Amino acid sequence: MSRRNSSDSATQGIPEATIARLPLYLRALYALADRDIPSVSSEELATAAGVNSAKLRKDLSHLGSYGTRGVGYDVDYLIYQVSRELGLTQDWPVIIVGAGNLGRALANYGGFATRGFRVAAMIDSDPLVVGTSIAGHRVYGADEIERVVARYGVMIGAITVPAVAAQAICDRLVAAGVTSILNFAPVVLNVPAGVDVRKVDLSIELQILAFHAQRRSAIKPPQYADAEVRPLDARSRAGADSLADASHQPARDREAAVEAVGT
Amino acid sequence: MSRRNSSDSATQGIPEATIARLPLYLRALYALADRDIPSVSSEELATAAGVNSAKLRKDLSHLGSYGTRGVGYDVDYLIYQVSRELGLTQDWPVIIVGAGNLGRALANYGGFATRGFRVAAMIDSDPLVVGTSIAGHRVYGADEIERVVARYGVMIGAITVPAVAAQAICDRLVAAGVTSILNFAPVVLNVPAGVDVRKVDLSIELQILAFHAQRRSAIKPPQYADAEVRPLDARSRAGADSLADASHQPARDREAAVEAVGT
DNA sequence: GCAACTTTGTGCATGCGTTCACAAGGGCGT
DNA sequence: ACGCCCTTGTGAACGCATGCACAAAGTTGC
Repeated sequence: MSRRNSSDSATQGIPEATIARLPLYLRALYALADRDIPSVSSEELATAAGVNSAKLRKDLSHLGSYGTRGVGYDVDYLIYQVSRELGLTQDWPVIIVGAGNLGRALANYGGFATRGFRVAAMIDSDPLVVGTSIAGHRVYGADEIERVVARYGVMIGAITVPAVAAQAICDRLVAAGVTSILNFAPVVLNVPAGVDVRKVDLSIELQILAFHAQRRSAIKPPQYADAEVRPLDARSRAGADSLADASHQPARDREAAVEAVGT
Repeated sequence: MSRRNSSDSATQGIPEATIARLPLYLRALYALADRDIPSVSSEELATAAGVNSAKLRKDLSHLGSYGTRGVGYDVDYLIYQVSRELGLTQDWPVIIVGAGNLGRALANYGGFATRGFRVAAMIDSDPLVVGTSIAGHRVYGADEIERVVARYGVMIGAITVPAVAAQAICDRLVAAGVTSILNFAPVVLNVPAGVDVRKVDLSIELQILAFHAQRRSAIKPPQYADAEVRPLDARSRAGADSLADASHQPARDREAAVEAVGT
């Protein structure tokens, strides 16, 4: 389905796989800059980013020749070039729909506000949440989606609502003018051509892990056998978790520290 | 058990890309089962999962021949086969380290508890959170990681702590016997061979979206130019900040978030 | 100023993943 | 029972990504 129309090829031919790694490099570069390291070799940067050095060099070569042979890359200069390529030299206003735990995690995300993105507004349908502030951002009602998008010129929207509500929210975002959507709800969103959707599904990653774990324990009988692998109070778990997503968990968030949120 | 009709020893040879899509198919299949649809063609299932039908058939063919030509696939049977392949016919106890918003979102995740996974315990270092319950799960202190892992036979761990703390937590999980790690912290984790790490990074997906958005608007000048992007202040109306307020966050958190940014 | 050293940038081969197109196989109507 | 029709399963071609290995290019030391 992903036919590439000619207009795509008209733009610079940076492979998608490379684009997906640029943020990784950027993160590693910022870490180096924080430690006041002025220059870095492809080998070092590759290690810091968790990739192969040949791959790193090839990736960077798609942006241009920004290194110095015999020396390496200037950290600040490369940060600028990569940022520019990713379009992070401007601030992108983002609308977060769904002020549940996931939406809050996103709003609290450190790297969010500081480099390239700004929370334009948060949206939630729960009257108890609307009007409150989360991480310094006011929460608006769902009926204000269109107004917020128009007012701030929002092009990117994050959907962190329960699965059943996701498509409706998506439709409204698109109708309002949002052209890039980050979807956390476990459903396949239907969007018109020209709208870009990326999905993040926590359970999918978990299931992939389970597959490998199963394979590993099938081949090698677990030597954890010594430990009594007996659920201790199996009884506790009971009850009511149901819910399709974490979106509406208002009340008792003791919000302590933790913050992992951000991460 | 399982003589695994495995004349197709291909069990070993299932491509990684296929594994990554199986959870997608599973989700679509469950949706069909909920609607009491007994059978489905590759075309329909592919549409529901958001992929190409040829790809779907090739993927499924790696598990075996579970379809009926001229008819399609039996939904329940295929659910069983895919689940078995992913290792979801057993319950995997998972330890969640970091009870921030992200950890809570994970704990509350519907698909988590219902199909194949069980929260063995949540861990947090904040004394205010330890001892409380989140989504029915007791929160333990960080010093109990080893005990929890051994007692429940945990093999999968999710790390939702700030970036600075992630590697230390990872080391402890691995030392305790965890062999599969789902990392939400924006750092590259260093693990010994034999340990499987998958990462989920919210900001990376966002940056990829930004890249495409930038390209789009570079080609087509945005007509949102008219709207003045002037933030309306989000301070008023403080009213109920009963939850999730940034105001309660200890200084340590903010610091951590900033650090996370750096990396 | 020259030679030796270091590191980038890249041509090329290899392997993996996707897609096409069709033969194989099973159900259904007559 | 037979042949038509439908959908699966897969061989084969294609395209993309990865990694190797090396030439190009710049720096450092003498």
